[in-house]
Amino acid sequence: MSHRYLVLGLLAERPMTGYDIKKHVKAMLSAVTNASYGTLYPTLHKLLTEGAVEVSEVPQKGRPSKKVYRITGLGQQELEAWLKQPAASDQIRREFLLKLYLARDLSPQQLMILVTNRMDEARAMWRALVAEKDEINNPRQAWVMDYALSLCKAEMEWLQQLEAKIGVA
Amino acid sequence: MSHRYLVLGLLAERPMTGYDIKKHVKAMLSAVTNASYGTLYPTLHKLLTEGAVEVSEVPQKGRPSKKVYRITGLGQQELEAWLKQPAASDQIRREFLLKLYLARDLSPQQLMILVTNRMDEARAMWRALVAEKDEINNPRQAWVMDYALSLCKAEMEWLQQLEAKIGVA
DNA sequence: CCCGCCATGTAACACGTTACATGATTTT
DNA sequence: AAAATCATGTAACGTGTTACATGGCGGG
Repeated sequence: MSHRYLVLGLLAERPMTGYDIKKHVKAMLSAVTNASYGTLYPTLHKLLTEGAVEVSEVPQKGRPSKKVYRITGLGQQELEAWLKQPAASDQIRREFLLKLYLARDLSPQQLMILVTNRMDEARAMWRALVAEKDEINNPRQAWVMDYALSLCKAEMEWLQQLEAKIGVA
Repeated sequence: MSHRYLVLGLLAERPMTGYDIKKHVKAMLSAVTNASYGTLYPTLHKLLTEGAVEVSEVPQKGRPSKKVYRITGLGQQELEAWLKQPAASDQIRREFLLKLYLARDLSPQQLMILVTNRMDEARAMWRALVAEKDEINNPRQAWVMDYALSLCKAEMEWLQQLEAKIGVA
């Protein structure tokens, strides 16, 4: 239930609507999660019934009123408790890696295509991250960006070595 | 449905039982996936009804007979088609990153604890990977290991920089 | 005029984990 | 005697994605 804490954590910064949260996630945390409306809205409803957030309807001109959620004391407590706990370790769940491992019967040419594709993607990711990093104001966000950039760089170096090895083999 | 291809790909190497597959995954691909019996057996059943694998029961002394699965021509075709397709890009879905981003209200001391914990974990992972790498015979497995090691190293370097920044702040 | 943004929500489906159920054999 | 390994499977549960449903407003 990690989207629960995503929502709680973002609402701790400022009150938001479900729509706001979605936008925020896409803009700032696209490297970490993709949270869709199908998750976000039900999560907000659940947090509401549990008293971790509260809602106020804000009427709008010509539009149905929007629901602005804010975190409660209870929610803050829960968030803080979660933050202090060590994070669960997770895997490198990359489809590309699996393919590489299973690619026993692929020709070196085919393999090379895969690797090159991946390299292109990594480069694109790099550019996107660099662009995003220009628009950053808070330090924690910069940390996350740096993390993503580090991993991206490591992957590109590894891919380059792989290309050399496949070329030789 | 990426476990489908995991199973197909492993069976392309040699016929195996569900139990064998589980062991193999744990030994060789623990960095990439964790595939449990609850996924593996149903996946095998499904592949069987679809004709991508076939099964032969091997009687055993004192034990119920085991079911050895082997890939069919159809299964091989499907596997090859999948391998040739570019891999879907995936995210850095790390709980630790999320915590870091959301840790606005945590004291530097608390933050430091989190970072140190993570560093310990990364070091443990590094050691485990190095140990595993000694027992490797096939090159593709070595690639996967090198990938995991690269990422692990990048993460440790980033963590070290983070520690410095938190210390200063 | 059409497209994209604002804004909320639900339902069907897919996927995966955990725990349970069973039971003999080999190793410590 | 206890624990781990071999070996198969199912059911409940949790979580998440995709697609659908709805509709006004603003800019090109």
